[in-house]
Amino acid sequence: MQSRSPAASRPGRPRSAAADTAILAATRAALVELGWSKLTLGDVATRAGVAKTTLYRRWSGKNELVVDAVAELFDELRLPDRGSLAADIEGVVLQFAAILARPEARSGLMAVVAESTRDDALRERIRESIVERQKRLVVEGRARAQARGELPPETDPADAARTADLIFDVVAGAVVHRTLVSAEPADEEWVRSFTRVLLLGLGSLGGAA
Amino acid sequence: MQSRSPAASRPGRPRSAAADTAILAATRAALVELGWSKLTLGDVATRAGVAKTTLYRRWSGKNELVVDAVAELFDELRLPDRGSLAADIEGVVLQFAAILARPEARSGLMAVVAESTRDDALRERIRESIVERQKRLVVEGRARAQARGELPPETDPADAARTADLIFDVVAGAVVHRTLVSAEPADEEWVRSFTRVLLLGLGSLGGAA
Amino acid sequence: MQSRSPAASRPGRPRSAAADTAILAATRAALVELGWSKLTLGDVATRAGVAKTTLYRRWSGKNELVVDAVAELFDELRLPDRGSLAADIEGVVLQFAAILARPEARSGLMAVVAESTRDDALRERIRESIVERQKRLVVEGRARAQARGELPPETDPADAARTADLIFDVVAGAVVHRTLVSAEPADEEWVRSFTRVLLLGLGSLGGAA
Amino acid sequence: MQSRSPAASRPGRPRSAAADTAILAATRAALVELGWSKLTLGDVATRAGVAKTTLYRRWSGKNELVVDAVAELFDELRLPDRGSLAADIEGVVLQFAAILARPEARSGLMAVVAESTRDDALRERIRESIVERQKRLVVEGRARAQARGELPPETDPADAARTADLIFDVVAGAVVHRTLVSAEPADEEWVRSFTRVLLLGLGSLGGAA
DNA sequence: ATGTAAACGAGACGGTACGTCTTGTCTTAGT
DNA sequence: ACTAAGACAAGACGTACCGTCTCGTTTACAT
Repeated sequence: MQSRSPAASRPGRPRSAAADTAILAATRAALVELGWSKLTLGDVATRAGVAKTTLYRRWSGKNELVVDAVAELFDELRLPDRGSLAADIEGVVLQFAAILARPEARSGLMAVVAESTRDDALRERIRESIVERQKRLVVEGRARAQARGELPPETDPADAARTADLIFDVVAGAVVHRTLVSAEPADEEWVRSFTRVLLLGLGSLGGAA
Repeated sequence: MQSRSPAASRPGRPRSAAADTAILAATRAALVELGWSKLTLGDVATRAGVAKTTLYRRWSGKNELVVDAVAELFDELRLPDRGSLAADIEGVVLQFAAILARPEARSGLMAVVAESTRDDALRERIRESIVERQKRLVVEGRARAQARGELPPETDPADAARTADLIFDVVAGAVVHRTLVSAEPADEEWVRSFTRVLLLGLGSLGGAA
Repeated sequence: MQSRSPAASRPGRPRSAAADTAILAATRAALVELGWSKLTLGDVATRAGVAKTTLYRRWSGKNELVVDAVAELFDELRLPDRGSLAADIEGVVLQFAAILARPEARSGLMAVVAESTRDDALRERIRESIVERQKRLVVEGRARAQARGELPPETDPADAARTADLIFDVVAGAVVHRTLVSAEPADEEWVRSFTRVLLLGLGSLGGAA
Repeated sequence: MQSRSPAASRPGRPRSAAADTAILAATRAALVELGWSKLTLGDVATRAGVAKTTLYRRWSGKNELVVDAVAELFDELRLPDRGSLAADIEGVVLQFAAILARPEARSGLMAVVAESTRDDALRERIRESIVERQKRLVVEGRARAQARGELPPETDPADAARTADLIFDVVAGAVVHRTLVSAEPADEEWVRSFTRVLLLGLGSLGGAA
C-alpha cells in the first residue's frame, strides 16, 4: 500500500477502502489454496471481485502484494508476561510457530524472502513491514528481563542494538528452520529445549532433557 | 539426479554424462544472472547446449533441478580441526556464510524451501540432498568436542539425534536469517558473538563484546 | 471468423478489426513462402504483428484459419457475359485456373480438403465458405444459357439442384486435377478442349482439335 | 521404395523383406485411425514392430511413405468388359469411387497432393506411382471402344495422348471432387448422370434423368 | 569356423512447434 | 476519476515429433 500524500479530498471517485481489505484477504486465501508460485494476480482479482486494473493501481506486483498480505499475520504477535524470561520466550516462540504453521504464511514468507535476494526495494519493504516491526518483541522482552534482574542492563546503546539483532536472528531463524526446512513441528517440547540452549548454552544439554 | 536401477547396460543410446554436468553448471549460472523466478528451463537448456527434452528427461521441473544445482554447493563444507569447539563452530559457520553470500545459493535455496511447503516430494528431496547430508557436520563436531571433554557424552541415542537436530536448526537458521532476511553480513564479529551465545547462553552477553 | 451474437456493445475492450485483416494476409503470405505443412501459427502471428493468443482467440486452429484465408481468394471469381455458353464457361474456367495457379491457393486448398476428410466441422466450413459460395456461378451461367435458348429450362427444381452439383463437380474437379495432380497448366487450348467435351461429349473429340 | 541398383548380393545383412510389407500396412492402418496429419512415423514404426531407423533407411519421410502406401490401393482397379463404352466407364468409376470411400485413401491422397505443390520430387513420385499407372484404364477403354466402333480411331498419336490426359483429368477430377470436396457419395445414380454428360455433353441433361 | 559388414531394436540427442497460461498494459463503457 | 470487463503483445510453460546419432545385437555372405 503506497501512502497517498495527504489523502486530502482529491477530485474524482475515491478509491474503495473495502477493495484493499478484500484484495489482501483474497491473496491469503489464494496462498492457502495454491501457494505462492501458482498464485496469479488475475485469480486474486477475481476472488476479490475487483478488476486487475484496480489491483495494479495499488500494488506494483505479486511480491509487494504478498508481503503486505503476510505482514498482517505477524501483527497478532503479543509478548505475554509470564513472570520469567524463559517463560516469556517460550510463549512468544510458540505464537510465532503457530503463525508459521498456517499455509498462507509458510508459502508466502519464504517466497518473498527468496525474491528479495535480487530486489533491494523488496528487501527493504520486508524489513519495514515484518522484521523491524516484530523486533519490538525482543526489545520489550529484554527490558522486562532487566527489570526483573534476569539480565544485566546494557551500557552501550549501539551494542544493545547489535545484541537485539543477534537474538532476533537466532530465535526467528531457529523457528523458521525447524518449521519450514526440517519440517518438524515446533511443539512445546522443542520450544523448551530451544529456550534452555538460548539461555544457558550448549553445555546445558548434557543433563536431563 | 534419479538413480537408474543398476545402470546395467540397457538397450539404446546411453545418456550423456556430460549433459548432467553442463546442465547443473548452467543452472547455477542462470541463478546468478537472473535469480530463481526469472530462471527458465529453456534458457538453462540453451546455456548448457542441450535440448529442453534432455533436461526434462532427467529432472521433472525447475524445483528439482535447482535443488540438485544448489546441493552441490554445500558439499564443499568441511569441519576444520581448530583445537576447540568454539573455534570449530566459528570455522564452519564462516564457511556456511560464505556459501550463502554467493548469489546462486541465496536465490535458489530460499525459493525451493518456499516451494517445498506445498510439495512433499520436493521437501523430502531437499532434506535428503541438503539437510541430512550436512547434518554430518554437527555430528562430527560434537563427537570431537566430546573426545576433547568439552561436552558430556550422551547416553540416549534418540536424545542425541534430537539434540543434533536442534543444534542444526539453531545454527543453520541463525546464519540463514542473518544473511537472507536481515541481509547483514555474517562476518567474523557476528560469528564470534553468535558462537558465544550458542555455547554459553544469553547471559554471557552482558560483559564485554 | 465466428460471428459474435449481435456484436452488441459487450463490456471490455472490443476486438481489433485490423487484426483479422492482418492475420489473413499474413496467412496467405506464409502459404506462399512456406506452404501449408511448414506454416506455423506462431510465424503467422509474428508476421501479422499480433500475439499468438489473439490468433487463437479468433480461430480454433490452423485449418480453420487457412480455410478463411483461402476462401477470400475465390470471391474474386466473376461470371463474364461473353455472348455464348461456351465462351462464358471458358471465361470462368480460365479465372478459376488463374487462382489455382497462385501458390497460396494451391497449397492451402488441397491441404484443408485433406484434413476435412476426418473433421466434419471443417468440411462444413469449407462447404459454406468455398463450395456453396461459388456454386452461384453455375446457377447464374445456366440461367443465362436458358435465357439465350442454349439449354432447355428445367422442370423439377430438385433435379435442377442435382444437375448444378454435378456440373460443379465436373468443372471444378477437372480444373483442380489438371492443375494440381497432373500439374499441367490449364491454358486456353486445354480449356477449349475441355469446354467442347463438357458441351458435346466425348464423341466430339474425333474431329479436328 | 527406392530400387537398389542391381539388388545383387551386397555384403552385410540383407534388408528384411517383411519389414516393407509391415510398414506399408501399418501406414494404412494409421491413416485409417489417425488421418494424415496426426500420423507420426514413430507410431508407424511401433505398429510395424520396427525401429524408426529401419523406416528412415527406406523412405525419406512421411510423404514418400504415404504415397507408396496409397499407391498400392489403386492397383486393384480393373477395366471390366461390360459390352459398351458407357457401361465400361460406369464400372471403372464405381470402382474408383469405392476406393476413395476408404479412409486410408481419402486422407492420404489429398494430403500428398497438397504437399506435392511445393515438392517437385514428390509430385513426380505421385505421377509415376499413381497417375500414369492408372492412365492405362483410359487407354484400354478407348481402344476397346474404337474396336467396337463407338469412338473414331485417332490419327495423331500426340493428339491421342493429349485427349487421354483430358479424359483422365475429367473423370478422376469429377469423382474426387464429388467424393472429397462435395462429400457426397458417388453412387450408381450419380455415376449414370456423370457418364451421360461425359459421352453426350450438357445438352443431354434436359430430358428425363 | 571365423570375419566382415550391413541391418536391426532401442532409445537418447538437438531442435521446432504446439496450444495454454500469466503478465502487465491498454481500451472501452458504465458509475 | 474511478470502476469492471476483457482484448492485447510478450513470452514461458511442458509435451509431442522430428530426423539423427550412438549403442549392443543379429544375420548373412565370403573367406
